[in-house]
Amino acid sequence: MANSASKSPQSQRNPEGDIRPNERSHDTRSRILAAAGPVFAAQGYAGATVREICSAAGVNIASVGYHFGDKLGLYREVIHALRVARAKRFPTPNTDLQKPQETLQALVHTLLARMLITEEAAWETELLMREMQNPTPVFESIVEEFFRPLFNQLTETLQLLVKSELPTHTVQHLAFSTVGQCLYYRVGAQAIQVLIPEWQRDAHYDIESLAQHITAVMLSACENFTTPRR
Amino acid sequence: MANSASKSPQSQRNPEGDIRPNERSHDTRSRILAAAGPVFAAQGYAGATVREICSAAGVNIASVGYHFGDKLGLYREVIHALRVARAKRFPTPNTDLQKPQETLQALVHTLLARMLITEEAAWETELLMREMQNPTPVFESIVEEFFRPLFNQLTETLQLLVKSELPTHTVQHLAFSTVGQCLYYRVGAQAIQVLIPEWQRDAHYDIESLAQHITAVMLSACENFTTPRR
DNA sequence: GCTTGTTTTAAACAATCGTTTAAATTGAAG
DNA sequence: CTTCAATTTAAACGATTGTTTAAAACAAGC
Repeated sequence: MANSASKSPQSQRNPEGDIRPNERSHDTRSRILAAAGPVFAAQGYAGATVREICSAAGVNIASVGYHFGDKLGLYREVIHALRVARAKRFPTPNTDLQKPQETLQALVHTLLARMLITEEAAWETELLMREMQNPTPVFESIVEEFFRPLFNQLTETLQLLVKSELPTHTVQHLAFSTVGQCLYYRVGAQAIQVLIPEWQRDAHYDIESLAQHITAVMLSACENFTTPRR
Repeated sequence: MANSASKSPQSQRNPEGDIRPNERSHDTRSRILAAAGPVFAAQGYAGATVREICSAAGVNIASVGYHFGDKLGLYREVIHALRVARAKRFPTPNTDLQKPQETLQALVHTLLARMLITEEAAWETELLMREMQNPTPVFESIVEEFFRPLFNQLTETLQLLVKSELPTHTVQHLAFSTVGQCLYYRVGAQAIQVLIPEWQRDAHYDIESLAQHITAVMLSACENFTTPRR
């Protein structure tokens, strides 16, 4: 990977950080940005080619070098744009006023919704999953921005549910149990497709049913974890 | 991808399926096979290069074409060898005589051991994880051979634990809850590494502790699932 | 030692990759 | 219109990919 910090076009952002209406440049630049996301998600960073991206965007191959320095620079901007869009679409729900049981249910539902999204933005989740298995230099910031807040909300909620004082690591394990169950319905989707016949998946593998199930599992665990076992 | 069914060396296997002691050929062939696994696991199928594989094996670059037809042919043989070795190392444990609680604990322990293995065979798990996200044509047979037996054992064990008659899909969801929790400690390992400080991981993230925790979660869930909720 | 068939080797092949270059195009200012 | 900087373009670059080729090395039978 090269430096990705080479020369950029002269009028890219104004001091306020906003995009200048430099129409011609802005157009091809945003077209590349829009086309790159799905390609990176489908092929992975290494597998995606700038030719395919530029072809999908309908721009010249050299444009990515001119506007983003190099391939890695483009990838960074894609991740940046993804974070902005994602923060807008999935706002961290304010759950301080609810009962912890309802908060847990809401968090599980949000997690599953992010995992099983099939809309036009499915490539975002796909890209995040690829980052988990093949981390690029941007992975750590992704964890801090996306995973840490939800993880903290989860641990705080679970802390309320187990009533008694449990060691920190036990509550964290409970949080990972919750996340793991949600994540599996995407990570293991290909396996589930083989293991479970289609008519059964159609009936019982929607977000609502899965959220109900996972929440029930974790609430049961929290009740029993109030008195330290063994 | 090419045909991968081109001409092979003349004396590869005898009718019994065993390897003929054609020493020279057998040596370079098996050396390639041994070197290819870790490389495919580390770089992925597309990312791995035959030059790196042959370099690690200490053989000529053309050998892979001579012995396996092409890169895909080599990959198929790697998966085949993996399945044989894996079936030998992790025999499906006979658990009919134990109490279901102990069976569940054993299954969770086996799952975690397969996930968190750090020995010389860690590349096998890595390769299977890659197949889950980027399935190649061999994926379905992998599910049938590796996942289905364990999944069946899990559902049967959980069926005994929930005592009352629950619909099939509920027991299957419980099985996926179990698998998901185990799987997360590998899929999310990179995220956990960022979220949890090292000294805490060293103390509480060993196989034994995690197996204990996940088993406790699932046993709690099974107890509460005996009486249909709501 | 010669022959024959198998295996290994060095070298080259065509294709594709990310990136660069230098010229052409554009749009606004003087 | 001319000037000039910003942007786009076609073409090429060097590097790396999987695969092929033709000759060399090898082992066994006679």
